[in-house]
Amino acid sequence: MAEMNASHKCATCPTRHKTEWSGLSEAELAAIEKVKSARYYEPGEVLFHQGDANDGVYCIQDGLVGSRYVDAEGNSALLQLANAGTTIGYRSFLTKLPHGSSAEILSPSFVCFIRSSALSKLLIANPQIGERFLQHAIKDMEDIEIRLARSLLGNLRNKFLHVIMVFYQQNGYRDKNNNPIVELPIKRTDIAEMIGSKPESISRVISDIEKKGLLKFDHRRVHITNMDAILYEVGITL
Amino acid sequence: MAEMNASHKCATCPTRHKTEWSGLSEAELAAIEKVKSARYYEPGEVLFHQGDANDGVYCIQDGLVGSRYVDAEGNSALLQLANAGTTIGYRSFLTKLPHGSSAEILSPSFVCFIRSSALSKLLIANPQIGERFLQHAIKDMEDIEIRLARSLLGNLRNKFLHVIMVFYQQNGYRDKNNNPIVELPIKRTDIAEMIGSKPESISRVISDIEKKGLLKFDHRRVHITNMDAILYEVGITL
DNA sequence: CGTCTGGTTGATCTAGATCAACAGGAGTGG
DNA sequence: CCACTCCTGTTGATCTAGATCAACCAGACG
Repeated sequence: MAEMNASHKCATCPTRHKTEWSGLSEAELAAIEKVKSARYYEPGEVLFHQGDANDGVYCIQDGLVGSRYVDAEGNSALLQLANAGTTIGYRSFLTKLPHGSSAEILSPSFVCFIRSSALSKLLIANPQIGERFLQHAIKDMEDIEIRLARSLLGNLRNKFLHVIMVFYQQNGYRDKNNNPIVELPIKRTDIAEMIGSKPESISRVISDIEKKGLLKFDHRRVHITNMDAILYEVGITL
Repeated sequence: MAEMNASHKCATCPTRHKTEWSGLSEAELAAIEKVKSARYYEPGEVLFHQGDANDGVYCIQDGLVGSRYVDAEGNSALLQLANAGTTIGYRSFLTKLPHGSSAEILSPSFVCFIRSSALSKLLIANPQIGERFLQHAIKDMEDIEIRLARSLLGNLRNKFLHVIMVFYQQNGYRDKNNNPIVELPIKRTDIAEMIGSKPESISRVISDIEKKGLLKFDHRRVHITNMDAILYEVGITL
């Protein structure tokens, strides 16, 4: 999908309304347009590395980017996923500290980049952009707090089901018979890394869940066969 | 300590410089003074409950407050600790959503309260308060992201050592012989809840760590006997 | 075709949970 | 002052979810 997108002007960006840059004037957009660069990325490419100094923020027009943290022993975890309309790297832009995790392209993506120096000027001229960042930060935090709570309390199965449901909320749809379906945007290994587990364990949990009739897996396509049971198990709170 | 503090005016608040309210003018402080209320709390008291609507923000002048999340099965986790100078409850103030976790007093605390309606007015009049909240949110997020990464990757021992070191950074001191010491501000059960574990396991990990000569425990007083080994094990990254 | 990457399955091992008993204070009340 | 209870923490015995190691399989792709 990313590669077929012809226009990459902010003014016509299909996902701009979801970004921090929504609601800016024509002139302001033009200003951003002038300082931004943009290009297409392949899966596996890296926008910035853990420990790098911040050089600006990246706005994902289309695709999927994960922030990956690697510890001293080389174990890695996927801390966050960012999809179309999301700006990443704003955290270390604001703190002036090095990136705490790297940003890695997970599916083919088209990403715009705004250099720090330019962004600083924009922020001074447009205080409401700062407010957008605050809203964004709060949303991210909510997100990550849920993940923390679940990772502290839940078992593998529960955490896995939660991830599936999050994907369903974002990308889910219904087939002709009105049955709910999700296409998983990432491979199992990466799902494992989102919940602190290993691919083998994911496999086992999947076959268990299929046996219980909650989900039906066809490669990356997941049929949700017992929504109620899943929602009950995942819990509605937080 | 909390109970001996005589003055509870913002203007003379000993921890104001650490709060979002630092750098306000005399007049602005006076405005806050007029709308705030404040009182002393005993451990176990609750500032707000998970699921409650937001009614304002709480600024901790002295003491320790934990945000506790309880899931459907009744398992609880301590997601965050907030000490003197920290304002809590700002998240759901900004989102207008119910509190995602409850705020529970962990040590005797003196806490000020600013009602939402009043705070909204303050925010409009003083945009820089919003900016403080952004800074605060970013810091909180950094914090919670580290916890998430560790909870996804680390073993119990590593996570435990990490919380000890965090406490040391906040409250640690040196005795007459220049040996580093921390007083743990919370009981073991609560430490367990911070890292998704159980008190028994904490006990075992403690005796193991003592055996290895890294730390020496005397009730809540912890002597750090091998700082280098601990720092190495905890890792410096992120 | 081989080779690679992603995924599954089986056998085994282990960190940490669970269950249960007990120990040391700190209050409280006689 | 002792007896009692409550609360926090420790220790021991056992159990289990999930990690680890290893083999294998199916597509994709040059």
